[in-house]
Amino acid sequence: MDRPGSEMPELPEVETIRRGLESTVTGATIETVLSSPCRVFRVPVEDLYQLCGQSIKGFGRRGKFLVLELERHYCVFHLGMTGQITVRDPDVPDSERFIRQETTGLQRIRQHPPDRHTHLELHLTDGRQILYRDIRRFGKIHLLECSAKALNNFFAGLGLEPFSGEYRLDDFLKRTRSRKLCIKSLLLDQKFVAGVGNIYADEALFLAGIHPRRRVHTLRRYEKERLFQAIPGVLEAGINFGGTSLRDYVSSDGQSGSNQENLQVYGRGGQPCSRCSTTIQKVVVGQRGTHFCPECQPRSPGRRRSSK
DNA sequence: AACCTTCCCTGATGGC
DNA sequence: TGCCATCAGGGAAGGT
Repeated sequence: MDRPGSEMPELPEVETIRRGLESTVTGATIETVLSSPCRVFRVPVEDLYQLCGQSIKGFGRRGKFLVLELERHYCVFHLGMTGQITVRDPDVPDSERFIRQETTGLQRIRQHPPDRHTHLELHLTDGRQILYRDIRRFGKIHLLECSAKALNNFFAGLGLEPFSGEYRLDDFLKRTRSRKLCIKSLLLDQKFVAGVGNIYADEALFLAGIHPRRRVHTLRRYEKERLFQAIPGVLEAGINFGGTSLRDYVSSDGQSGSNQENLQVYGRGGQPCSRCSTTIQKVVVGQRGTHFCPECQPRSPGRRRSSK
């Protein structure tokens, strides 16, 4: 039976965190910064002390990157595999409790005090704290000067942004040209479409009825169109369910999402497909665990579906 | 240019 | 009980 691995924060999880932070700490002012020497910091640690005294203008997102917008800087976070950003409120009791669920694994619930995996603490003048915690330290924190040019430059190599005006079919198709790798691998490439990771790549391929090992140049145009539609579809569902929590992901108030209950193939190897009851398979594609239904996602071009 | 492999890192897990 | 090998994987870096 397939056992879900530790999931990475993908676009829906980062967007859920962004919305939570925006609604709770926008307008607050950073008073002090505490950090431990750690490879997640992509700036000299002493530069982070420049954040002191700056107020929080808001929070942005590009792909899987979260942008803390300050008066004079952009602080850009990538959560890697196990990054968590939570707000700790002194008026709310801490929880040290862990819960273990069959489908969701180990999760920390509600707010918690800093521990040995907490690498950055932003203490606000109102007494609250923004905590960055990252067990495996695959995350990254960058500091940029507060200008549109610096931000555009930083994100210059990133692919199409789902839900934005730049997410257009003609550009999507152009980016698939002369590519011979597996479609699953292309979906994980952030230079193609930004924000898609292992979970939502598998889900989008299932929704589009495309086998993950299909080579990009063998895809029919109607299959690419279905994939173009499926990507924002599964991402939107993920956002609506508050993200997917399999192990480490929590939103900014420390809560789990519920999209894991909504997943059709990811983490469901050995279980029957919801559409046709065929057993979901788990294989490795491009060094990544990959889940699919062999009936709904055939190796040769799928039959064109009627639009309704 | 495109593609592939290796590496980073910790905690959960299973075998003995 | 505990020790050790194995696995998970986003993205940077290096090789072909």
